[in-house]
Amino acid sequence: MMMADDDLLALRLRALAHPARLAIVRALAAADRCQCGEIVRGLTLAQSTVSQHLKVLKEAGLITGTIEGPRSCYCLDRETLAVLAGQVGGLFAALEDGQRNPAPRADALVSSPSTPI
Amino acid sequence: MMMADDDLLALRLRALAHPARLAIVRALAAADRCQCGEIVRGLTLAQSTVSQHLKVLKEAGLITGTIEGPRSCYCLDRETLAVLAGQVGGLFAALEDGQRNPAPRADALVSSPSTPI
DNA sequence: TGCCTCCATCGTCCATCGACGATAAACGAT
DNA sequence: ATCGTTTATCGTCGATGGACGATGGAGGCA
Repeated sequence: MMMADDDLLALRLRALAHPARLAIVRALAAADRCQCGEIVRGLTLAQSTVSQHLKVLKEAGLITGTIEGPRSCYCLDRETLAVLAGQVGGLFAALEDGQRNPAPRADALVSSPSTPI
Repeated sequence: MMMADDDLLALRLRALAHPARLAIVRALAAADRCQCGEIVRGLTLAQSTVSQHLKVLKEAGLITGTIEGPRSCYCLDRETLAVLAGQVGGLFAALEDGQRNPAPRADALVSSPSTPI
């Protein structure tokens, strides 16, 4: 498959980047228990739509799903979410080797009066 | 505008959820200096495309842009990114009041033999 | 066996995204 | 005043996303 790091990161961020999927993740975080039907009843969305959102989250590795008899149970993959949070945090802390938090290059900002866009 | 919290969070996540925009953010994190032209030369994308990506990041509040004479300079909004990272982290730590990291509800998982989907 | 519930998948429709080239606007330099 | 450079915006096009209803399969129960 050859998926670049940033492609995977982008995939996971995109999976989170929808209000309905955020609601699903929050529900799973609060309950740690799953039950697809409960999620559907909590969301005012069609069952098929919720199922698709769950699929997106599952394919991104953010949740796991198990079949339990007649119903499906979903759980957060807290470890993947923790890694994701760390990656987002690493975006602005940056420069993992060498100095961290480099001082702003003042010389880049003094040449002419600058106005906010 | 009445933007719900999750809508704003989703907007910011969606802004990050693209390899090109991740590359832009990384470049800004590494250099702390901006120059639209440099970003364009680093990306193998058309200048208009990069400009659109910068616009998305700016509208999400993840970067700031200033006009400096004939050119534009972009910088990371590290504070917003930090808040974002915290929000992602809060998704799996959840339950901000009451106990944190609740024990898994074992009873939800023992009713029948479960198989991974 | 037959029904009912639960859920995943399919097909469709409309909206948005991502890419590009072309154009316009702002500015410095000649 | 004009030209070249730099960047933002517009218009377009194909691809993808998100919503839905309909369908189908798996499993529990009468």
